[in-house]
Amino acid sequence: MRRILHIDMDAFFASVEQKRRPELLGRPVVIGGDGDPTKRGVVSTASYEARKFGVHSAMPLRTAHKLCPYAVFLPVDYKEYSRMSEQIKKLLGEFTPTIEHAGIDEAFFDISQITKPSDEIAKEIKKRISQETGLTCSIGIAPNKLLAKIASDMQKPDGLTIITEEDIEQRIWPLPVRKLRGVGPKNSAYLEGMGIKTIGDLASAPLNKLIERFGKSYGRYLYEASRGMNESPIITHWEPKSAGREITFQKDIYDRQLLRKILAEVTREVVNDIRRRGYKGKTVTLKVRFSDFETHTRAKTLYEPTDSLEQIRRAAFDCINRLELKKKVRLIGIRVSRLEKGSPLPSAVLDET
DNA sequence: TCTGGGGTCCTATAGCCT
DNA sequence: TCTGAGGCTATAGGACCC
Repeated sequence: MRRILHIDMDAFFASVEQKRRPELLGRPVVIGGDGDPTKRGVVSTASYEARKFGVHSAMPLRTAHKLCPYAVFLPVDYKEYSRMSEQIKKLLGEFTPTIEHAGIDEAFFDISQITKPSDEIAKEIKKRISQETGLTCSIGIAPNKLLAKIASDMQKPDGLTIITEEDIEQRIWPLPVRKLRGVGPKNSAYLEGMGIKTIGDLASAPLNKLIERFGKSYGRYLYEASRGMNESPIITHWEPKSAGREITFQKDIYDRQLLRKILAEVTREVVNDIRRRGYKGKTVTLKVRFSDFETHTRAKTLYEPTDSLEQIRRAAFDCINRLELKKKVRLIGIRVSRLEKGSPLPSAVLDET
């Protein structure tokens, strides 16, 4: 039986800010956008003090500001959080090399080979993280990634939850389906329409019915996940599949010339990014979101992978020419996919052509 | 008056080829 | 030559995750 541990840093961005600015301790802190709650942007992380007011991730900053006007609003400082994340992950690497970095503030790892009780391992990790960073985390331990992730979420902050196969009926089945990874707002609403509210309800749905409603792949996933079955491996290394940039404007834009100018700029940023990381891409996808949130994409696949600004920009303009820009635009973005490893270029060459 | 930005993965459809 | 079935690829859109 595998033993998988999932670790999730508590209110990570907000905690890092409170750590480096102790005067923020105990105060509601909201991290998001450029830190100005009167501008467009959403909440990345809210401190537990702010959550009491109903502020949560993905909420528009303006809404958070209304709910909690006296909160401290701060911009996202990815550099600092990444630095802290690296430090924590390096520390975790001392326990086992089999680590999956699942985002900036969480990780999975396989502790099957460590000959110590699960709770001892978890307590040791918590202690080390606290000593070295002053931050707290929540840990879940279970026979697979799916359950470990659910477990880490069951007690927060500074929690430790261990789930075994025997616990599934008692502790997992009463939870709302939304707690399953891959079940978001759309699918949970649809499931509710089928009379399925909890994971236990889902577990009593026949496989053929789920496949009929959700397709082969997702239907089977739901069937197995509701029973706590999940064999996903720990992925220690992966290559990026695409790279892109998108910008939401502070005010929607109608001026086509201006849009083209911005498109050229974001394309340059994306090309610089893939070059710096040593990739070439084959498919260029343009994304345009209109003021009514209607979103369209246009893609162009090139004959061979490239990192040439000239070629990628031409593809991007080819795409925008195929879209009818009859409404104001709120977002424009460009993504290069089907990446292949080329050779990294020295930064001096980055801005050429 | 709202609804980010970085991604991944899945599905449907259409065109092309055998 | 006609008709279909399948496979493959490109494209467009959408759900979801952190």
